[in-house]
Amino acid sequence: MEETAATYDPSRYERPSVTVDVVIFTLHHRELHLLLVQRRRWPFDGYWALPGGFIEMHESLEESARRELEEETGVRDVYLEQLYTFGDPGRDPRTRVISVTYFALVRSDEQQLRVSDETTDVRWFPIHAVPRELAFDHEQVLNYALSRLRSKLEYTTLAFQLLPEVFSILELKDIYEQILGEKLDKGNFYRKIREAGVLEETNLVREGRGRPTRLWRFRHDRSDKQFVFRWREDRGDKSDDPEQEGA
Amino acid sequence: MEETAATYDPSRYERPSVTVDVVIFTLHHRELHLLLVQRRRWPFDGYWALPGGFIEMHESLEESARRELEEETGVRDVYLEQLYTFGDPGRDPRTRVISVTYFALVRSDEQQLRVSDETTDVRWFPIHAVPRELAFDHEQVLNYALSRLRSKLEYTTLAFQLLPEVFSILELKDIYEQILGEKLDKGNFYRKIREAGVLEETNLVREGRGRPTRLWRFRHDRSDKQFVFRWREDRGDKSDDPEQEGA
DNA sequence: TTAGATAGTGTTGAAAGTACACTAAAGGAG
DNA sequence: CTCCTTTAGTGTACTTTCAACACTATCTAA
Repeated sequence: MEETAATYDPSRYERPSVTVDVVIFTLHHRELHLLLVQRRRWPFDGYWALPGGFIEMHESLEESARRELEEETGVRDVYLEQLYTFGDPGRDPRTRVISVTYFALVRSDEQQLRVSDETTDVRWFPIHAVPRELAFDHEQVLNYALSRLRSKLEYTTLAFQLLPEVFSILELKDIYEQILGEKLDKGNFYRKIREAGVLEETNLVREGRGRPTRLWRFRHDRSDKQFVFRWREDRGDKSDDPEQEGA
Repeated sequence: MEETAATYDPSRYERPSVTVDVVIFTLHHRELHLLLVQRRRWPFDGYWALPGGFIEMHESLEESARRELEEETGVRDVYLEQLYTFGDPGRDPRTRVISVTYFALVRSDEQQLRVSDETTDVRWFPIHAVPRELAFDHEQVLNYALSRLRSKLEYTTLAFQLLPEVFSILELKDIYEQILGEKLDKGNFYRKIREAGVLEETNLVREGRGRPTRLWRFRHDRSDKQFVFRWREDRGDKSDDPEQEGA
């Protein structure tokens, strides 16, 4: 018999659950930090985990990610992009769970954190001091997010998501250095960034110990197509498949 | 009350369905082709669609993609990587459906096609002659897959997935030209590809009208980390977000 | 006034990319 | 056999980009 709207019965199919999980980074005291929540319930009670949870039927995946992030941590107004979908059977002992993971950046760690009733703690961890064992396969998710962050830094304007409205070029260089983990040449950085035409000069300066620095603004006008400026060539992004990343 | 394995009840949550859909390309007569199935049932009956279907509880997402592809089209032994996950409410009129999409390449269009009981036809379409309207949001998925294909061609060894075991360097160049849609310089292509060290010479030649051509093999030994050779710089991949691609 | 600190520019040699002319090796027509 | 056509493959010179690093600029503090 032919199927129609009237005869279609979705409950025929056995269904997995769908969650979103968010890997969110910020920069604090010139160091990359990651936001984790400590789980209150089985499974993995007591373990630190990426914020996330089950999607609701009426919202898009991205909306789910924003809602879960805010519910579980209090953090909002973040830059968000989809990362990868993990769905191996057995990655969650409760039931079959498909996790759509998101990658997020936020400008500061100064938003008020809060715990939900699912968790006992929420905390920013310096990236070199995240707990050894995370819940579920979240270490794998984190590693993939890090490799994506480093890779995209080099050919997109992602780094601007970590800066305040106005900033100096050397602050921007500092972000690149922190995330890539290597020193960059000041002169070459200046030239590259200015030739890219992604910055707009303000008439502001910031005074300090030495020569005052000019402040710049990111040109959002040209970023409707999130345009690319590739400020150098070598991409670390050998593998596109997070299943192959180190665990 | 604290949740445990005994008290955990997954049926509390209202659940979406999860499908996989596969965008699969091949090269036929020097032109890129896409495999589509014609739907038999509501919704979108009569429309052409990407092969795919509901996942089963015991299999990984990639296994689902391979199974659905073979069940719906008969095609197997393909190169596969995850593309993006689409999950807007309303993208499927039946119920909330999360679609994990995969991107696939296959060496030839000579595998025997077959139709399943869900479909009335299966066919390879030249990429410039795919039907105007596809089922669901499959045009968006296709556009994203195309942009990903073009982009990854330039910094990975993806193109080798479209070639037979042995091939000539000019055949490889032809693939690049077909997919990127522009002419490439013969001499520069030779140099780039040979310096990359991704090819292994065979002692085979192929005779033809002019000077016989040497045949090469892809060096799989170096590709455990799917290594990169970036054969030129400019990436077309402005947007990483398929929601922004032209529909 | 000058030392120290931070900001920002210029220069030069090396490397890579591009265009295009050239040589090589086959078949086929006369 | 000769030479024209066809396809394969190499060489080279010009241009652009990259990378290292020396240099100049402008402030504070002593």
